[in-house]
Parts: sequence; C-alpha cells; structure tokens
Amino acid sequence: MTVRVRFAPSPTGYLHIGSARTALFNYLYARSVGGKFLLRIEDTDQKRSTDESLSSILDGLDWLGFAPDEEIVFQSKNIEIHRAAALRLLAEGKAYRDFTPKEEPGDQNVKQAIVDRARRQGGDKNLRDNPYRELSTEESDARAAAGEPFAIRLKVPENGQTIFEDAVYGHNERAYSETEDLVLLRSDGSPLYNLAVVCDDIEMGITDVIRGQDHINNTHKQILIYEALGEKVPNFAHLPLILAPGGKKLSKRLHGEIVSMTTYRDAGFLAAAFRNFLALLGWSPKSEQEIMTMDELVAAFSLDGIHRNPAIFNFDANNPKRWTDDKAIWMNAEYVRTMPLGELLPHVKTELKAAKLWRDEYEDEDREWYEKTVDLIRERFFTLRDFSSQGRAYFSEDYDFDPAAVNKNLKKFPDLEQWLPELADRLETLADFSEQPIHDLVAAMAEEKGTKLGVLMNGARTALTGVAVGPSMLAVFETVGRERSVMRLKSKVVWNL
RNA sequence: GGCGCAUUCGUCUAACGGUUAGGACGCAAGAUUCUCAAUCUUGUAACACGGGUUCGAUUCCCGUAUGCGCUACCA
Repeated sequence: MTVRVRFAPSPTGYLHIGSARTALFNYLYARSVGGKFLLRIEDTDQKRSTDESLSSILDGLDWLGFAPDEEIVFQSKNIEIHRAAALRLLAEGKAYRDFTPKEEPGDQNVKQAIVDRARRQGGDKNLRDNPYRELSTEESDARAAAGEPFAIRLKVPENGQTIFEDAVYGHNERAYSETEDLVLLRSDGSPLYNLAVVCDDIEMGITDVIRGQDHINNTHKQILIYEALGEKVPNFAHLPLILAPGGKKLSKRLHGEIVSMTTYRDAGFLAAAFRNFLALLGWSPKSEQEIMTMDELVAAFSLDGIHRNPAIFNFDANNPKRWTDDKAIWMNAEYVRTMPLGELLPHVKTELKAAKLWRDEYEDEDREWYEKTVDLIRERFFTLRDFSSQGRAYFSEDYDFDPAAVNKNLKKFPDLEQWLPELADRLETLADFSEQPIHDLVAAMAEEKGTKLGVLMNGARTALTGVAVGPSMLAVFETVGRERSVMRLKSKVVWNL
C-alpha cells in the first residue's frame, strides 16, 4: 500500500517554526518511501480562521518547497461527512446524546479554567458518570424530538485500553478509564476536532500520521473513534516539540516574529538552508554530515532518527547579531557562500530587484561582471539581504557609510583626505588596471608617503564600499572598475559627514 | 491534581555494556601583514542525582529532582 501522509495546519496564525518542521518531516517521510504528501487545512474554527493566515501558511509552505501531491483539502467542506459519522455512531449505540446544558465560558482564561477544574477533580473522577450515558433510546429520541439541545458523545467502553506503537515514542497504552466520553458533535450540530480529523484521515486514505507530540493524548481518543467506526487505525509518529531558550514554550505572544516562517524568508534566508537547519532539530542522520541537499535529506531520512526529547531553538532577543539560532545563521551563510553560483543568482536577482538595484544588463552585456561580482562578495555574506546592504556599493552610487568604518579607516588618518584623491589621479593613468599593477602602485605610494600599505588600502576600502570589511582590495578595485574607483576616491562626501 | 514523555558540552547532536565520551554551532587563542563577522589551525566545554543489576555502566532497572506535554461542546 502506498504511504499517504498529510500536514494539517489550522489557519489561525502564521506558519510556526514547529509546524514547518512537522511539514518537513511529513514531506521527507513521504519522499523517502515513495509516498504521497497531502495538505489539509483545518478551518473548522470559523471564529479564529482567517484568509490572511491561510495565505501566510501557504506562502510559507511554498517558500520551503513543500508542494502537496494532491489538491488541498479544506476540512470545513467535509462537515456533512463528520456529522453523518457521529449520527451513525449514535444510531449504532456507540455514542449517546448528552442533554447537559452547554457550559458558558467564564471570564477566566479557558486554558487555566480547564487546568483548575482538573486539579480539583484529582485522579478520582469517574469519566463514565454522565447521567445521559445510559438513557434509553426512547427517552433520548423523545427529548431530541421535543427540541431539547444535546451534544453527541462517544460511548467509551468501560473496560479495555487503547494501544498503539508510535514510530518515535514506542509502545503506548492507556486504560479506557483515563479517557472521557469525548464530544463528537456540539449542540449546534458542528463536529469537533477529533471526529473531524479521523473522518478526514479516513477519507483521504492517510496511512501514517506524523504530528506534534502534543497530540499523543488525542491519538488515544482518535483510536477509539476509528474503532467505533470500524476503520483501520493508521500508523502514528509523534514529534518532539521545539522549545524556546530556557525550555519554555515557543509562542508568538512571548517570542514574536521569530517563530514565524515568513520572518526568515524576509530576513534573506535561503529556503534550502532553513530546511536543512530545521531537519537537524530533533532528528539526526547519524552521520557527521550536516550540510545536506533535499535529496540527501530524503535519502537519509527515517523515523527512528527522531528524538523523544524536545529541542531548544536558541536565540538571544537582546543581541541583534544572535536574533535567531546561531546555527541557522551559520548554515545560511554556508549556503550563500558555497552553493552553486547558478542556484544563488536568481535569489540575488530577487533581492536586488526588491532593493531597486537591479539592472537588466546584469543578464546581458554585464553578465560576466555581475556573476564575478556576486561570486566575489558572497564570500563574507550571511543572508541575501547582505547583497543589497553591505554589497550595495557594488551596484549603486547611492550607498551609505558605516560610521565605525569611517572613523577607523579614514578619520583616524586625516592625510587620506589628500592622499586618496592623489591615489585616484595615479590610478587614472595606470596603463593596466588590474590587480598586480594596482598593488605595485599603491605599495609605491605608501612607501613614498611613509605610511603602511594597509592605511591606503583600508582607506580606499571604506571610500569605495562604505564598510570596513570585504574582499581583497585589489579585487574590489578591479570589480568596482577604474572609473567608479577614481570618482569615489576623489569624492569629498565622506569627509563632510 | 491525574496521565504521559524526557534528561550527554551554553545550543543541535553521536554513542545502541568496555571509547582519551565523537561531530557541528557558539566562544577563546594563534595564523593570514590590506580589512574581516571570511579562511586555516588549536583550544574550551557534557554523561542531572541516588540506589541497584553486572567483572564492567552514559548505555539496563528502580527511585529522586528538574523540565515538558496533555487534561475543552479549541484546533
């Protein structure tokens, strides 16, 4: 039987980093066993679901490159199927009508109220003590016919246990007595999550459910529904959670945009790099290779390489240099610097276009220069953003000067205000404007002025590129070109800042 | 409160009874005399604790501690 997995986000927020990893693992698993990767949008919570969130999630998945193999399923379209399933279980006596009036939510935080109630009840609560559980069919039908509102609950058997073998967490079993008679259908007739998931997974022919560890509890409930429905239970694999530094839960409220996938796209990350980073969070290929292409990830992927303990997504909100996980930043830099130039170019083009630095000549008569330049400057870059910020001076006359660089390389040597224009004059008449002759010329001038080569080189660096770091200055001169180099060395702008 | 899960360098992780406990990120030092957040080299740092089992435990068992998850007519 072909493996069919699904990623099932609910459109109530952006694509969370943990969800992205769940999608990745589902995708890798499907690819590694020749199965299908499907996408289902769990949009049954009409109050919280938004189109904005849906498109944000779709954008994120698209960016990461996880295209579903079949059409997207919207859970809200299957409500009639869910309802029919609940009614069928009711007719078969596997579920019952609960006429208990719906409890109105208090002003307290819902989550807190649930915990408090659970604490009060302790472990003594008998989950089968619902007065309507054993109501006769006649009376139940009569009250329903009279218009009395009711929810439909699953009639969980008194004795027995739900058992499943989790591909990650291993053997799992739970006595029925630990599971409540869960509500399948609300009193307004709408289905609840667990029912909807089971029905949809059956409908979609899902063979393997790979999802967050926070669903282990639901798995027991869902198995009960599968069994009541007389359907085959799929395989399960639960994934450890991704936590914030300090072991706390990673949340939007506490950690903001750092948990959103779009943040990384917008910060100039390469999807391939981020995917690679995500794959290593909670999973190990058991080899020492860390930089892996999608094909390599697929080839190495297996469910038993996944851990049971949560991974911490490390970052320091107070340190701009470490705004997100160090390793993610490093990995992105690694990709920017070492991936085949041909694969990087389209991304650089997008970046330059967004910064209004793109010129069509870069793909035409200036193509050679452009590719050489990108290849030269990417050596020290971390993200695609760097091409339009640190690398701006290569593509435009309108670039900024980093104050620290100006102080360190220019203001500290006031003589440079005269020397740099003089250097420009000499460069203007240099017969062969290439690395060796330029080096000889600058070295001779340094000697003549009684200064170090570095003073002239780094002064020129900041005048030409606005920053203090970059490739070898000889390469920079060549790349920026004689005309622009001369102009920038003569410019007084930087001295008047 | 109950049920469940986890615990190897600061972080991501390797190890499936016998290793100087390995790798990566970070950090530190040195090198590179035109810079550096690049590159190269070196270094730094971990088996939560207490009992067992065993000739021998990071590895198996039990307990403690800590952390996390779940606990809804949310998804």
